[in-house]
Amino acid sequence: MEQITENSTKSRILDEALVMFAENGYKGTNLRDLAARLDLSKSALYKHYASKEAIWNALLDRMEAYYGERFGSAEHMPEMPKSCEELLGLTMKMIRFTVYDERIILTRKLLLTEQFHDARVCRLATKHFLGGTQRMFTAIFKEMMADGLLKEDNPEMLAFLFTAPVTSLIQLCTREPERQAEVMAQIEVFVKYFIDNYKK
Amino acid sequence: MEQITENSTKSRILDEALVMFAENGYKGTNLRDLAARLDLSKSALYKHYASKEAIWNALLDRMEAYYGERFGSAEHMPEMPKSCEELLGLTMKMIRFTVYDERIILTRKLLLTEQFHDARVCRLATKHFLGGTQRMFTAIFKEMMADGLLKEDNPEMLAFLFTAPVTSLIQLCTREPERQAEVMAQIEVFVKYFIDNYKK
DNA sequence: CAAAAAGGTGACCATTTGGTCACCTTTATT
DNA sequence: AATAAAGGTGACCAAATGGTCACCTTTTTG
Repeated sequence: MEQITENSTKSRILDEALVMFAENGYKGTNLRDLAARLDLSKSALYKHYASKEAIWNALLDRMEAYYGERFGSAEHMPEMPKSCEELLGLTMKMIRFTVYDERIILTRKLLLTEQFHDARVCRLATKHFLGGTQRMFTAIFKEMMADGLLKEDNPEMLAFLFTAPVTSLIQLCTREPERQAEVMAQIEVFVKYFIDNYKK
Repeated sequence: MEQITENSTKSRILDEALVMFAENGYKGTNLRDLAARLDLSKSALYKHYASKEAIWNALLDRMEAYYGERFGSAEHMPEMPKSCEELLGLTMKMIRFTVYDERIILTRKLLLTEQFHDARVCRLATKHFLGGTQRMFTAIFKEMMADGLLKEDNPEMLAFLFTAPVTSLIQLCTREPERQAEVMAQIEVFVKYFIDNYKK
């Protein structure tokens, strides 16, 4: 049966489609350019996907699967930090990854620009910008409170208080990448301030 | 000289353009539909604006002017709250306005969907989602600290801690309007929690 | 009032764009 | 080796779209 292996034409199409959809939006992307970038003729695309929409849907399928395995299951939790210093390190590492990884940057752009035009993107956007990370940090904070590392408080609220500002600044980074360094510094200041404020 | 008065055709075009650009993006908006919605022929549009881009730019001009008079000058500051209860009331009133006003909803959508395609939108987005409100609340918090209503702290950091989560939830409201009621409740919980935490 | 400016219309044009088709080449499959 | 399936190509099509033009009507203005 058909399998979308790494580096198959099918997946190369999705890779490039992600770039173009993220940069120019769904309507702003045309199949001629997409084909050209892959050194293919336009009609060759149709041997792999039935339509532009089919490419779009396949791309969302892949993104959804990625989020499923990353945020959906309990297995994919990071190791629990054993101190506030470790929490700081872990957090900054995750943020750096999210901010610098080209694929995730493109995903974020796509989610932002198409969130009002597609119901699945809408759902994914909420997961990406709010639900996913918040759930993760709720678990972390809950355990750290139980271990006496953080002050007792509502872990869910705390996770939101922590997650939302970081998300805002990451979005700023995505919007104005030339300010990346400056904003990353801001993020670190915030994270330190936050942990300092809630550590026992 | 030409003046864009309220309800002139020129401004009606911009009104409808805002709706369509916000809903379908720049590329997703076509002049035939725009004209039809205004009960005009397409060629009539060209008597008022030289091109699609000219309409777009005029719309951004108007948005920019709006932000200029609303967040740019010191005059447009709300009256300073004289108690934490007043702060709560004032804040919730502002948030409700922002969340429910159709024009602002459309503006927010436009900023989100076009932030990566246009430098001016990029600038405006940062002002809207971060800079503008943060500056305002920095001023408010600073004064309230001086008046002994809030704990001493870095007012700018506090404004950010306050502003960013609210902005996140407002974006959620914009993305999933069917959850508006639920999210507004969340916002109120957050605002109360925040004020409670920092009041003296 | 006459002239001109402003506002409006429908027909038309060129370009872009998603999609199809007949045909070719390479790679399995029996 | 014969056949079929998969992958690829260029020419072509129809629809959509930004923009132009000649022409008409209403409103301003000297």
